[in-house]
Amino acid sequence: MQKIVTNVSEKLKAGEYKLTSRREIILRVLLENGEKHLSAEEVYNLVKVKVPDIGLATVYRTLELFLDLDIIRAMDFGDGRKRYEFSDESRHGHYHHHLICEECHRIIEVNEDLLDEIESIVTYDYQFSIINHHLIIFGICKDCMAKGK
Amino acid sequence: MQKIVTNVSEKLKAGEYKLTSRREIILRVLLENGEKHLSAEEVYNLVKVKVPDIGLATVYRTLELFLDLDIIRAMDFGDGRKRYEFSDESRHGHYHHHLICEECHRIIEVNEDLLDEIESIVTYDYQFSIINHHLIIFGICKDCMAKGK
DNA sequence: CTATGTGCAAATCCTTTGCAATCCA
DNA sequence: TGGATTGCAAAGGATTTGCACATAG
Repeated sequence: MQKIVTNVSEKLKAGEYKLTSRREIILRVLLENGEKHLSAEEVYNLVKVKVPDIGLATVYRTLELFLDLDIIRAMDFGDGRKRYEFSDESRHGHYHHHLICEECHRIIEVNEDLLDEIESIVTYDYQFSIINHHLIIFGICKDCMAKGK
Repeated sequence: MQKIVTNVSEKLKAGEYKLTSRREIILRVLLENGEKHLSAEEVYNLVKVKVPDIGLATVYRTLELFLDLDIIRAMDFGDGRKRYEFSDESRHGHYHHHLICEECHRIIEVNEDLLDEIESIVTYDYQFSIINHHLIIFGICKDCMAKGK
């Protein structure tokens, strides 16, 4: 984890940004909550435990900054707010996908890519230069199925 | 198109809802703008041309109703608002995907599914019962590439 | 020391809701 | 007729912004 903090610190410096105490704590909270896909408000609440005088606006501004620097990725899983995750490609290979349980609202990560076929159609037939993609699969998870939902 | 209106009318009646003039006009606006992925406000502006005294709240309520009845689908393409499209499965087979050009913000539809491999992994390995999915691919479209973006 | 970052409150944007009037089955 | 639907305005929730003060490099 320290390695990631150092790495982010370098990305910030490269962009003429400062690594402030608030930014470092927000970063650590994101790291400590790896697969939780926190919303801005959830990040804020977690950070506030460590730094009670932080402002929500700082959290939004920092998340925006991290997005610009490709440190994190954001997406809307259908609940009307952005949720953030580390865009550490080394973690799972190039991409991973998300399953959303419509019963318990859990977000499950799928550590596979498997979009080669569609990507090559998009690239060659549509002449579209792919930067990124979001695949969200909605349904009912194993546990909720077991409960007969 | 008349056929679709009749079909929606039946879905409404089946749910004890009325086919009011406002609902019919909203439906027609959605149909006439098939692949445009209108936002609620865009629907509102188009409907207002035909029915100047319509309220924005009615548009939101009608879109919500159409969502419940699976007449339309909604998704956030990354611009912080919901955009709607017909969920007419007969139009393109089971599913289609969306390409978003980060330069001109155009939404291009891809009329292929091609997610069988990942769907079977999700279904069998993750024991997840799939209801729906959203695949959004971000990148630069053919035209913007040609302009050297 | 100086530009950048921050907290706070106000503002903004999208969406929802309460209520009285209106409309369709 | 009577419950569903609607317009309007106000409320709500998420996010952004203006500004004076604080802080990193």
